Amino acid sequence: VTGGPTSGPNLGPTLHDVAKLAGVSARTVSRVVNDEGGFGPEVRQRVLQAIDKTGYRPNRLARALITRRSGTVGLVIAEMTDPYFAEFADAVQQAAHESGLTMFISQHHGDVDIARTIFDSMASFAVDGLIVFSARGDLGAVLAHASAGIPVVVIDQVVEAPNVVSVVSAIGEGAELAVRHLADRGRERIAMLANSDSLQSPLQPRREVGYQRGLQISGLAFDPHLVVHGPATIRGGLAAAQSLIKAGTSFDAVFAYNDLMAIGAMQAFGAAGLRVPDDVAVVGFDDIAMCEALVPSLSSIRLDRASISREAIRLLEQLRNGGPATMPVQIETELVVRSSS
Amino acid sequence: VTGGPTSGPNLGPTLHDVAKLAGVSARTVSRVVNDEGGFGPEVRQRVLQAIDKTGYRPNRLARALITRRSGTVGLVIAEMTDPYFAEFADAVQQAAHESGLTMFISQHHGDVDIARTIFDSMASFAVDGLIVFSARGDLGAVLAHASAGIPVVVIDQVVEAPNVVSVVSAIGEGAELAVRHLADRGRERIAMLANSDSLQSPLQPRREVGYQRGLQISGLAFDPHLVVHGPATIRGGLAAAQSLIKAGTSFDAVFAYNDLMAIGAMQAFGAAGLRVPDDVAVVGFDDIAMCEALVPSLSSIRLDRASISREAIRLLEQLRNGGPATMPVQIETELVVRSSS
DNA sequence: CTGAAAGCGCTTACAG
DNA sequence: CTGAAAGCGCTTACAG
Repeated sequence: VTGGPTSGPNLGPTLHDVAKLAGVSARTVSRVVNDEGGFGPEVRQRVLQAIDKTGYRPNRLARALITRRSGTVGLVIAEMTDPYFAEFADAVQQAAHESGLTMFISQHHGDVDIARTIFDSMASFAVDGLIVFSARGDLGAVLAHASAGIPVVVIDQVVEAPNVVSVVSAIGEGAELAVRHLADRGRERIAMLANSDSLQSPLQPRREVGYQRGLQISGLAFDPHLVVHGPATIRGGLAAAQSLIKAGTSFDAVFAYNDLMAIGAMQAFGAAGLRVPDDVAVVGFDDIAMCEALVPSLSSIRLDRASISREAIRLLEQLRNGGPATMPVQIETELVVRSSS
Repeated sequence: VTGGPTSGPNLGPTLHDVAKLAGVSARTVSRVVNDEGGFGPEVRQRVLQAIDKTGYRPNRLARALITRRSGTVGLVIAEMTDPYFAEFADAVQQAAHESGLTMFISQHHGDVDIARTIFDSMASFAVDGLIVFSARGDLGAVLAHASAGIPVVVIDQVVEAPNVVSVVSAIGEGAELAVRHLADRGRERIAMLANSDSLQSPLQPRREVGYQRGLQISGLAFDPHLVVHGPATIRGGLAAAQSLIKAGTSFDAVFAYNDLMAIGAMQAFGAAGLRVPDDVAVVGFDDIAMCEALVPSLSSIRLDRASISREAIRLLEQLRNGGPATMPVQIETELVVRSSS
């Protein structure tokens, strides 16, 4: 099977081994493998048999070196253990698969400096494109230098740099939807569990803005005492809700930065003897899978992860083919009402 | 900067561009980049400056083609949205990073046929090794053909195939620990929420075996009515716990197949007015991060994901260097007692 | 419809 | 301590 002059010690048969066995040139095998046409049906048959017999598998590294397309896309998220990112990674993987791309994954933990290292590494592997989730700090400056030549799609952060396009969800609108829904249900003292990270972020806190707009439209007054901050985790939501209870400010509903905080808050309410939704209605954000499985199930703002991911892949291909760097693409959000409100 | 005869249209500067700028041969630049020694300090300086000026980044594809080491490892899990796998992927990523490896990730959804396709794809990318999580069906037969030449470490399933080594957690012992702990707490009617998938699996249900052994050691009788099956999810655990309540069989503790089922069960108990741990003690399995954040916090059997991952990477390197295919490596589990028991 | 040559960007034996 | 040649496995212009 092997042993030909060009067959490696370990990596199995090469194009030449197949060619020799089929009695054709390497060029012809290449044509059959890539289905380029320009060969007869029985030549095709002979080559296919030889491929089968040798167990030949094309070396994509070698191919990528010439074609300058590796067929890979790098995904850079903050934390893969966060359900929000895990479900996004799943959607991106799906979208990549649909386009015949294989996915590298890496975590920047929200840190732009780690992101820079990851970009370098991904560039070394000649990924065809990068899908990057927002991080604290100036991602634009990093991307301008680090990604040199590689198309990049940034999710949920607008970044101005060559070869970079953004895809953002209508987050402010989603927050507004949540608050108006709670007001429609007759709630008048709607608290917000905000992300303490966004206090230090240069980015605009879109959920807070949407929250205030929702109150305003519903004719409710904004009370700063009803906004408490905490880390965007279950524990953070639990602590934030506890501090809200402790403060003694009356409230009959809570809109949380994300579902994890909402889940933490529901735990705090349960422990404090507050019933959801009777005493407190709760709406989360992101609509992670767990929302459906909770008792009571959690109302949330749905991000269209599938659309965002497909759009990201599409834009990557477009950039790579020299297409224009379009304006930021906006994806709609949707209110999903469940038992918690 | 570019424009040299060997510099590509898009992919930036090459070794030759750096060499030309530094006034040395490509060979010398390669030596400096890989820190092989055999060059003077001021030559080094000149090369480093040229690298900086051109923004040169080595093309790892080209390097991999020659060295037959791509510096990548493929991780194949069932579902990245399952916290169990997400936390494992995180640990593997960490371990890979420590060894200078970059991680591909893919999901087989428990299906051996999908796994086969993934193996083919990963092999085409010349990954240095594969870390694969257990799946229904004969993984061994698939691996024997599909991975040809690539070292494989299988997690939590013993597979007999050339170039394949297994790393398994002491799952049976963990289950036994959980049950003995509940018995030590004075519980006498300990139910088990089992995974309905394992009913069709050819693999031995290690948790069930450990459960029975734990009962026996504690002097408790095994009652088949106390074992209920369901999918290994929150919803599955919720439904299983509900059916347990509905059946009317008395029970004062529950050991769950995994933490997700335990979380579902706790929801069911809460909705049914049963207090945890007063009326029902609950112990999960895997010790996912969420256990700590719940109210009450969930006792669980801890899998040492960091050790398992590091061991997997170590074995991969060993196999690759022609080391022997060792016996399955066993990693200990640990009982973590929290408020739920 | 098919083949011999050149080369993607790098490293690996070899000379000097 | 340094350089010119060969080649990893494949594809891309070119001839026939």
